[in-house]
Amino acid sequence: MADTARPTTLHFALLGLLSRRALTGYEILKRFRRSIVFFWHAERSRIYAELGRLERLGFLRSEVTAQTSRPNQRRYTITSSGRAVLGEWLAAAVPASPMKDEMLLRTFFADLLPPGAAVSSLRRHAQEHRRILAEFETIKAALRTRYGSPLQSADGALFFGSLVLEQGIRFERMYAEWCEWAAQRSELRGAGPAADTAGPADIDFIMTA
Amino acid sequence: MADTARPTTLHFALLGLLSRRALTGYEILKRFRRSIVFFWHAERSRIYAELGRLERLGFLRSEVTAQTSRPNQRRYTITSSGRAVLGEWLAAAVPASPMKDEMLLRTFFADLLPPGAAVSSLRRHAQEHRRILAEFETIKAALRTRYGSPLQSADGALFFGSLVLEQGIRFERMYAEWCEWAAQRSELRGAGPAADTAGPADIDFIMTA
DNA sequence: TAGCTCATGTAAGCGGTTACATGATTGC
DNA sequence: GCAATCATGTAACCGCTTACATGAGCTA
Repeated sequence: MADTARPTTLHFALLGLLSRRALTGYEILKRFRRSIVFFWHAERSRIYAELGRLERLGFLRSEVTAQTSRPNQRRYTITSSGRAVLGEWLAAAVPASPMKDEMLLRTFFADLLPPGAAVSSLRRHAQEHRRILAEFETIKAALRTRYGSPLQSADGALFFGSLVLEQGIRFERMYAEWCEWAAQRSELRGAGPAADTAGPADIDFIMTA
Repeated sequence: MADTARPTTLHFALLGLLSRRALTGYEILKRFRRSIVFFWHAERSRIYAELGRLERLGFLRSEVTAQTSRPNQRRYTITSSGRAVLGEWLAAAVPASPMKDEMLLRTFFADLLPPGAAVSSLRRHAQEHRRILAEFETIKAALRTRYGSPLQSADGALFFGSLVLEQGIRFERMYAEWCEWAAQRSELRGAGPAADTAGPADIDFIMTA
């Protein structure tokens, strides 16, 4: 029998949005893509599927509005047991999420590339992170214009949303700066005396104490 | 027919390790856990499974050494077509990896908790990131002691490994500082005039321009 | 006329986690 | 005696991506 399992993290993202107001799948999708997707990625098909599952689990109820010229609308409402599991999850301790960063993996093995290639790859990546950083800064400014100082706001969604946005800004800034720094170091290294062609020393690089 | 598919990112992690020297599954596992796992997480069972697949794809060869008191050892060697795909992957452009950070999701919905709970959750998390930061700093010091200044090293694995380690250090420092900052802000907010009990304003928080 | 918005779903296939399975040797 | 190390695999299940399926109304 499916749907007796514990809820997943995506479930809490959906329950969280629905704890603020009843929404259709499509509305959830739009809100998700404008905020949550930046720190918890999920695809459309998964969101629709999990909304269905949450209803079967009793954490959501839905009602359908018939429409003629487009598919019927299904609007979801959180149930009291939905609020309960959401509250439990929020109160629990979080372990740090496991990392998956392909750029770092490439950099780790960049010695297999010609020296210049690592430099330009790092510079390209720096630019991408500066682009995202600029986007986030624009949003921050827009929020300030629209709502005043978010950190003084009585609205919890605005306050905590701004905290998370600030993390995004710090992350992108850190990442872009690291890329630039790493590119410079790689450049200096390439420009130095011709690389020791003594072959790889096979140092077993470790990152644990 | 399986195993005609394009290689995955984990494949390149394994091919990368094997490009330096032939290794058994168990040796790969150990090296993986001491370095790569910090930026590309994978489980043991997956590593064994993908080694088998890489051999069926023709990117690895293996030979078995019979042993009596323990399971036979299988040692993998990278093939020339393995080196070829690894090189192609290294040279290609990387999109930024999609984010999955549960702590940020919780913080985003922290308005559903009593005010003090968000603060202590952020403080706990700050501590965990400071702990990891300290670990990384220890490794950095150990590498310096053992091999001298890694950024002047002729060994590519040591040089680029150190670049990646530095990213880890900057990431953990940034994260810990953000947690502290966010905790302080939340504390100040909680200590202010009694929260507006006007109910949620339902601001549709956005992070796109 | 081309593309965006509205609006929901399903299916196939693979990636990833967790648990099952086995068992001798070495060091505290 | 107990735990860690060595050493490999398999199986069940579920999450996640990608593609399939449909189609009207609006606006540049």
